[in-house]
Amino acid sequence: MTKKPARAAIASVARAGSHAPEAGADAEARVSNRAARAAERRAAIVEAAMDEFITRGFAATRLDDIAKRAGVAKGTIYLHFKDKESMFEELVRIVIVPVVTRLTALPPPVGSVRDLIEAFAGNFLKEVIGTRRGDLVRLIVAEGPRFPSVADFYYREVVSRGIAAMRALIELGIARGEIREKDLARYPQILVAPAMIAVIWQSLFVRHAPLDAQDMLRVHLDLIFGERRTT
Amino acid sequence: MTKKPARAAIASVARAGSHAPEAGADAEARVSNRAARAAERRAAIVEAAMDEFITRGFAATRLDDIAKRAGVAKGTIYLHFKDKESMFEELVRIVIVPVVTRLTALPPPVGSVRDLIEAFAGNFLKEVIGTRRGDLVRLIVAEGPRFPSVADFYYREVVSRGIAAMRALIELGIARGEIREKDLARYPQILVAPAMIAVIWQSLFVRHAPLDAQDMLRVHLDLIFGERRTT
Amino acid sequence: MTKKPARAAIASVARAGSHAPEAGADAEARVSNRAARAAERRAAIVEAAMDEFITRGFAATRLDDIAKRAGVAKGTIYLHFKDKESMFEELVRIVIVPVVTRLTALPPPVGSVRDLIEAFAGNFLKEVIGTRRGDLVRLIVAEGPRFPSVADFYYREVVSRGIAAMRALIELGIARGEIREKDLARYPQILVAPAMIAVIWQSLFVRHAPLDAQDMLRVHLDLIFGERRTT
Amino acid sequence: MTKKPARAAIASVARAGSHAPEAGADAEARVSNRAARAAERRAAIVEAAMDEFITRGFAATRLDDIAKRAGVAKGTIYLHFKDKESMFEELVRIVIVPVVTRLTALPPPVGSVRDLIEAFAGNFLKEVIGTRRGDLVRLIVAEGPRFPSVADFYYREVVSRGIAAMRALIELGIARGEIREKDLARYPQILVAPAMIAVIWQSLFVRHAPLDAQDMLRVHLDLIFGERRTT
DNA sequence: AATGAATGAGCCTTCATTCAT
DNA sequence: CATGAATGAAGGCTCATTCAT
Repeated sequence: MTKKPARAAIASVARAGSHAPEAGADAEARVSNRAARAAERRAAIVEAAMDEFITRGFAATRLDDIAKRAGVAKGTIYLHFKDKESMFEELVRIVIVPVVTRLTALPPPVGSVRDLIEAFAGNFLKEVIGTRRGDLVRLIVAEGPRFPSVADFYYREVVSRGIAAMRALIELGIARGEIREKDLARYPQILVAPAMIAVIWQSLFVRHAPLDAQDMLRVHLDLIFGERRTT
Repeated sequence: MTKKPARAAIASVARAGSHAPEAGADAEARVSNRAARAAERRAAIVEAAMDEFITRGFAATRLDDIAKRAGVAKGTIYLHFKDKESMFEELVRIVIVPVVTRLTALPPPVGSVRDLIEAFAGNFLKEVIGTRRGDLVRLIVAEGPRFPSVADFYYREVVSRGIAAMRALIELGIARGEIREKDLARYPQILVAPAMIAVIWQSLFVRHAPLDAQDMLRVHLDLIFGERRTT
Repeated sequence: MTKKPARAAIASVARAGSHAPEAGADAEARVSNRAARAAERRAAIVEAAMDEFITRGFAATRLDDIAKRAGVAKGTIYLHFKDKESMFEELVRIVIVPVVTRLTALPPPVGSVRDLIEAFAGNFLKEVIGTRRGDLVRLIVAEGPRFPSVADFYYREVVSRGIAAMRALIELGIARGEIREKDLARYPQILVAPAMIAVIWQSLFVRHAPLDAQDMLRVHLDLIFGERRTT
Repeated sequence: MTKKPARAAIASVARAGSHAPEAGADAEARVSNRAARAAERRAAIVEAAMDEFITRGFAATRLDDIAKRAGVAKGTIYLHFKDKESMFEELVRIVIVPVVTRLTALPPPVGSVRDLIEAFAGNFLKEVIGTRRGDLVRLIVAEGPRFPSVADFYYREVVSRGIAAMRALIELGIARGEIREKDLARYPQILVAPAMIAVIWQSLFVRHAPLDAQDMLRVHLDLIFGERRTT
């Protein structure tokens, strides 16, 4: 299973918010032990819930299954989340925040704009397309209309930031003469569109026709930057 | 509401299969009356179900609500559909088939490839983006993984055909020298991607930021065909 | 199918109660035609309903299935019977009455009592055990508690008469010295018990162990009359 | 009502399978308390279901009514039984098994065969005829054809064993010269038939004519063993 | 804190009954 | 008379939520 690392990662995030009492060493140890276990449990629930929601959608997911998968009792879920709906809403936040955090801590912008964007695309390819995170995108597309708060959050934290970042890069590319099409800066969505399509394609149509996302993205960048001279 | 035309269209489709007896005018009237009423009811159910499924997703949709919205009793639904699942599956077919039929009956390919594609895009803009049909696309993306038969159908009837048609156009464009990027023929998805993004954007993010889909598509075509000299 | 004769027989019974108008020959023919067809329909319904009730029991039988089996529309049933319950009640009457009638028109009591009873048993063997009529007995046992009127009717028309007839025969046998056990006259049920057991056995346990009802009944009569000297 | 003892008996059976931890008295008390409560609930459901099924038959019985009668919520039933059908099937097992167990633990075969059989009959009279257990027999006769597994179970556990036991007794009786009719060993059903008839009679016709089952069985045994000299 | 048995509202589906044609 | 589409009450089953232990 590839779950352990992910779980651990999330657990560390969950733990981040916990308090660190300064009492006696014993008490402290006990407490932090408890807190640690609670955090682990919470992380396990988050992990399990994510998997279930992605697989079945919000409405068709049973708390029973989440509990079983997380290895906790059903009641335990209610110690961490108010109810199913708010669990879903928090979940999306919990899973997305670290992703955004990592992406925000970008490598310093060295090299050509195309290099930057290719680095980006490579990351996206590896970390999103065809992974559980890609399914999360599809989940948000699926449930967004029924969970405005989720759509809001996703727009605010991911979409608007991503669009802004892409726009900045495009403008830089235009300024540097790498990109000819000036209007592209008005629609960074065009830059991102094939990547999104790749995400959706992997979820729905791999069975019918596999898609070489990496190659497709390369072609798309050729379109924008002009064909690359093979170095 | 945009319902009236859709409903009428569907009703006429449903009616298409009915027989037109040549017996006495009375009998004919009676029969066609009944058949017509049945078709109307069926159309109303299809209409209502579509709305509910789009609004709430499959699992969260109640047959009770569909019945209420369609103005029929709950039991009536079961005169037309075996159960909720097959209703959903048939629904997608029922709504998509006429669209495909219409698109297949294409205008004769005159003019430049760009003109053709712009005509296409214009149609898509008017008939899909921001309409209930666009929501249907989102619904399929959302429920596809849980309804393989729906995903299969959609891939077979819409996606694969659309990809093939786009590829043919792209190849024509390359042959005619309208399109420079030769690799584009391998990924017609790139041509379509911004349109799909527009569909999803309208469903999820219009509230946050409106998107001028028409203009965006124009920019995208500029990218592919080179900037249009303003005539 | 062995249904046709039974159906015809019942139909004639059903017809018995119909009125014979004396109007013009034409009208009369038309009317009696109609009446005949109505009677046929009714008979078909009775036949079909019996089969279904026997197979599935009262509650699990669907009027839809009865109608289909009888070759009529569901609504037609309501032209002949008030509702499902009274249909069931009437049905039992309709099917049982001719049986009782036939049995009442007994052959003249000639020969030994044992001969008489053996004739009886032979009849029962042929006409009840392992036949649909046997299943009807099981049906009455099954539904009796929920249909007191059916149990009442069955007791009055079949059980009490049968018991009385058996008692008369037993008393005759005692008087003639064929039967030694005088107390048997107080419990004619003992005489009938193995035959009833055979009926039930055929319905429930033939699969597990076949039962030679004829031989068993012979042994039982040997018990009552003493072993028969093989003539 | 005769429910209390039966309920208690069943509860004790259900409890039999529970573990008796040797840990702290507290924990033990708690656990056994819970287990006991669960067993009680289960017993109450069994009890209530039995009553309802006997009164209304399988199809006409509502789980709602069972729940109400058992004093539990509808959902609770599903903690103990998979669904209505398997509840019915298990029920028959649950109620019959202890009876069979008790009967299998027979009194040592002392005295004449007639005495043995009379003891048997006495038991049957007291414990089956006219009791809820008798009604259960009628229920099995009624629903057997629709529940082959029930009929199978009943044949295997009760009928075939009973027949075998009776046959052994009859053969003993023949060997000892108590029974004259040698063929009886081939049809132990004859020995049992009046008892079964008494069971059914009590369910259906007591209202119309009471039946002194004990006296009838005595007469039947006189028939088989010869009249008893009054001691 | 953690558990999981118990609850009961809610939903899909069936089917007896009605009634316009 | 006959039909069968339409109805809607009723019932089996699920599952989010609660709470005693």
